[in-house]
Amino acid sequence: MVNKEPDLWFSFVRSHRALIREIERRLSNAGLPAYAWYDALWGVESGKDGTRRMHELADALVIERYSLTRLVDRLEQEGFVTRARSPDDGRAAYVTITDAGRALRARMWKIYEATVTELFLSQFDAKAQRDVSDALDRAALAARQSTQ
Amino acid sequence: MVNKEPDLWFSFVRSHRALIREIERRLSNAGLPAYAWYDALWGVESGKDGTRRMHELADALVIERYSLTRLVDRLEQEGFVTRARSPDDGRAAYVTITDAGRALRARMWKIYEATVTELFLSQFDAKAQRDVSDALDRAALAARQSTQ
DNA sequence: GCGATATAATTGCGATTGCAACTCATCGGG
DNA sequence: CCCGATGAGTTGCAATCGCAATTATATCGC
Repeated sequence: MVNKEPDLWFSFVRSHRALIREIERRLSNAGLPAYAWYDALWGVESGKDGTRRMHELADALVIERYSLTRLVDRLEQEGFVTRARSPDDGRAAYVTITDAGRALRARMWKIYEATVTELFLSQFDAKAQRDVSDALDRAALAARQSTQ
Repeated sequence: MVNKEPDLWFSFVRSHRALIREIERRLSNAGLPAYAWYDALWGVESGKDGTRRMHELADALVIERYSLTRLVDRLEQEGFVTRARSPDDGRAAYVTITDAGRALRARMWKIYEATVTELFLSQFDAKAQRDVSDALDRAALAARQSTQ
């Protein structure tokens, strides 16, 4: 009795690993930090005034809160972001990107964007990009609602 | 100057995290081990006589050798696989699934398959499944050749 | 107002990962 | 033959992650 794994899912998981691995390799070769840093920096920079609330950022990046806390710890230590607490809601914490953070993100972007375009996006035409993107968004939504 | 991240890549990464997170949650709720174990067990079980060489398995799973060594350590400790060295090539190591391993994989499969079908595969029609799967395979291949 | 509950962020600690080094074994000239 | 190069697998150690508390604040029902 063979339980053949659905091909599409299999391809999805394997291609994700291969692509992330290659992106990490190229970033590292260029003396740049890991992909996760890019992701977080972009999440912060794209907020109003380069600022985001912690939990909003964790949701956007789809990572756990405690992971974000420690990722931001490291970014703060290196001077790429600053932290501040809100006067309105004492529970809230805000993260703001610094100039050094913006500069780093821009340098990472060059390599990152080139790699994704070359290896991944080039495999899909414009219509496929929209359709697949929509389907993946629906899947992500379904997964998150289910977790709930 | 805004560097908008390509939507499809963004969706790809986020949906991957959301789906893996939900799969892990359901497996854990059912008292079953992590997704990585399923993957490794299936890789071993699907080989000839339920056996695979270590490096062959690492390649198939797209994980690093040292990760596999330690994953197999844990599976062996729990009695789900056995290890053997080859008499022909003294460098080679073989992993074989046990009955307990087969049983565990089958139990995990039920939950895992249902989750993937419900949340992920249902977002694609038959043709899309083939097309997207092919595109992702091409991307994975491109990434691996690039790493070289 | 006030206690119970919910939310936000963080942290202690054990498990897992990643890098670089290391051990053997085979292979390919000379 | 034998030496250097390559390949397979493993391991030490530091970095990172995941779970289960913990702290601090806000909100809701009465």
